Amino acid sequence: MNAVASKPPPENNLNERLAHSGLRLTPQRQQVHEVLREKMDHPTADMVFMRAKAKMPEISMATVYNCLDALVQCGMVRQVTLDRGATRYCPNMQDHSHFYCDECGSVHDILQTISPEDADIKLPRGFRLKNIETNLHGLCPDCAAKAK
Amino acid sequence: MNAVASKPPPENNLNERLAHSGLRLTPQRQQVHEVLREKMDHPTADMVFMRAKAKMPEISMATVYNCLDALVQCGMVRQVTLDRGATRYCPNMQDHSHFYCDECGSVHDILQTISPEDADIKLPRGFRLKNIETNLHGLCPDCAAKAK
DNA sequence: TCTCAATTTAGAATAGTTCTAAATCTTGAC
DNA sequence: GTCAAGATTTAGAACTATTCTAAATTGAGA
Repeated sequence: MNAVASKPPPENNLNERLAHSGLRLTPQRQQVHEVLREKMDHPTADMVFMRAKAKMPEISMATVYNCLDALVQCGMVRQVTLDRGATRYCPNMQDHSHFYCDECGSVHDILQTISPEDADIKLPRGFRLKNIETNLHGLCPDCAAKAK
Repeated sequence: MNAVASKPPPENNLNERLAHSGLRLTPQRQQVHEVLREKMDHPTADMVFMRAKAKMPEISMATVYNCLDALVQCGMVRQVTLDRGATRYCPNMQDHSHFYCDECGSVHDILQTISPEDADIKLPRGFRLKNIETNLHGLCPDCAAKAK
């Protein structure tokens, strides 16, 4: 487990990714990751807990938070924050943005982003930009249809 | 107070805006709005409460939330959500984006946005886009300097 | 096998927000 | 001006989301 710092391209499998961040692969982390990939509906920690519990009854809420944090830390999962509500989790690490339905609160992946170049963002002196998060707000197809 | 619905361009002063949404101008709402404009550092509800309390000692937390909601509802204030923490409030209604410092958590207004046209976002069928929120992540000047 | 550090666990604690019911204020009708 | 109806404020309780704590468990390396 040396030469870790010298491995520039992070791997795409869970084990490698965790190791790369100095974290271990545990059954719980695996389970949480699976839950996220199984139904990519941007669940809250609570929803992840319930789904994981169905398969692994002894898992605890604290562990779910730990696991989610570990997955976020090692770059396998993204955190998604909507107004005032609980944080949601997204295992899609492709560059994409999120569409929030103002009506029903559902979240949808939109496979299109605005790159820093496209955006032509000119920051004041001193700021160091790492990434751009784009959130789209409006009505999802269902709610748009209902709204006449 | 009729003909309200027939007034298409919303006014820019607090009273008009509130009225336009069927809300009243109260001393508390005025105070909360002032607090926000006085120091535009994207305070949390709690910070707003403390600052408002300094000038208006009888004001309660519930009222601060009510007022913030009213101000958001009538379009005088924007809600800003950062990862997992408390919601922040921004009285700058100019089109702008927010820069979050990953290090110190500070929030900065960046007077540049990506319009739906510029972005050239193509949504799947049925979605109705209302607005785009752009959040920039990275290091603020202070933290960038410290980070060598 | 032993030791040490990482991880998990249950439950307590905290933070952020919303709810409730009573009191107060405002507005429009008379 | 007076009154009723509805909006708003208030304190505090309740609730939800998240973090902390301390003990138990696990796993890796010596």
